[in-house]
Amino acid sequence: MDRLLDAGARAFADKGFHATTTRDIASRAGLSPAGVYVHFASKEALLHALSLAGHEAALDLVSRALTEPPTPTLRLTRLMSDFAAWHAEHHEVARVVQYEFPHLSPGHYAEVVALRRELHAKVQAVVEDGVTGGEFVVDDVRETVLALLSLCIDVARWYSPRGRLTASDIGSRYASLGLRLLGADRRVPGS
Amino acid sequence: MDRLLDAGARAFADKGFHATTTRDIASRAGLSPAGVYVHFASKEALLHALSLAGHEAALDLVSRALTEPPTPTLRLTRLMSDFAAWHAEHHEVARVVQYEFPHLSPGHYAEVVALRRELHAKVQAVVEDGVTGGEFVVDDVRETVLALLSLCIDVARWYSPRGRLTASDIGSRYASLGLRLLGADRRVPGS
DNA sequence: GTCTATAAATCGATAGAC
DNA sequence: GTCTATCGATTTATAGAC
Repeated sequence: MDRLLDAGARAFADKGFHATTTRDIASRAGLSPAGVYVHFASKEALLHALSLAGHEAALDLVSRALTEPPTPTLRLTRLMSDFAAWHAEHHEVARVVQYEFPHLSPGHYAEVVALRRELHAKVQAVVEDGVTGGEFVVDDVRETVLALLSLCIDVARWYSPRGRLTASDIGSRYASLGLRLLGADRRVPGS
Repeated sequence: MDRLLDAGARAFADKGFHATTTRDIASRAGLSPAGVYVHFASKEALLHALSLAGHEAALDLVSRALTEPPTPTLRLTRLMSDFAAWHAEHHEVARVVQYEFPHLSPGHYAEVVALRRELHAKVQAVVEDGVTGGEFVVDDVRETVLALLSLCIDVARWYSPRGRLTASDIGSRYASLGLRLLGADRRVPGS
């Protein structure tokens, strides 16, 4: 079960949902071609289980980052750091979460889209807090939220474990970039 | 031929390379199921033609943006504006360029990766110019270049023609966000 | 629960008429 | 150059033994 989820994540991340055969997944999990259907009714059901678990993990991470630190600046710093690092550290699941979920069945797709909207809304609320309190200075809140999440999400596209940067490196870099997008670092002008 | 390229771009952008059938492409182009093979030897050959044309268009756009304006700040402003808007305006081709090219055959893949490296190098050179001349203040040039391009590329993922923003809106927003990432707007501190 | 074997459907690509 | 018809291979999923 866990073995199949892991095999599915690696296969889908590597080749995409439709290019992955059930034989490939079974093989990665050390099972026979029919082994997938013992635990999942279909290939789509496996994608659904992966997408749901991945989105819930991401939403948990984001919720904690946005509530535990005491100020909007510290909350967004933590968000960018943890969310960017998550896309690197769990880049297989992250790729499924960000790029394969459109291949879900219509019902499962709608379910996942609701989780994604929830995540956006949580981030937007904290950015609005920061703007209201004067910690952030932005042209447009929605565009800024989109850009912040865009940066983190795109990590799943370009990240390679054989690259120059660790997940933790990426986290601290992206926290700094996020503060720039938020206009939260104006107290330390460069040059 | 042009009809097939257009049909292929829309189909691949909509459902991905492997989920697209040659019958689907032919149907979108108004041809019979065998119609694809009159102009292309295989489905992969069509993806190759699309990827190549798309990457060359992107590289042209970027090259002009990075040479026509007179200063690094104006060059990067133009780059972010045009490149982000391109990913919205041509989001079908852009999706193929950014997300489907890994499904090319190894030889064609290598050809496209070379074009992508060329694009990165051009951007990095201008950012380095701006840092040397004192127009930009960044922690790390490579990370900043990656983030700038990340922002533009991710537009192809989330953009919808039925959305709130036009391609031109996105261009001007992203130009402003890019200057923040570059530390190029420190002369106008907020609050 | 895992296997082997295979059914049923679909897909990429080709043959050959016009 | 476009069509109809179809081949051959592959894929998802199931049947049934162990």
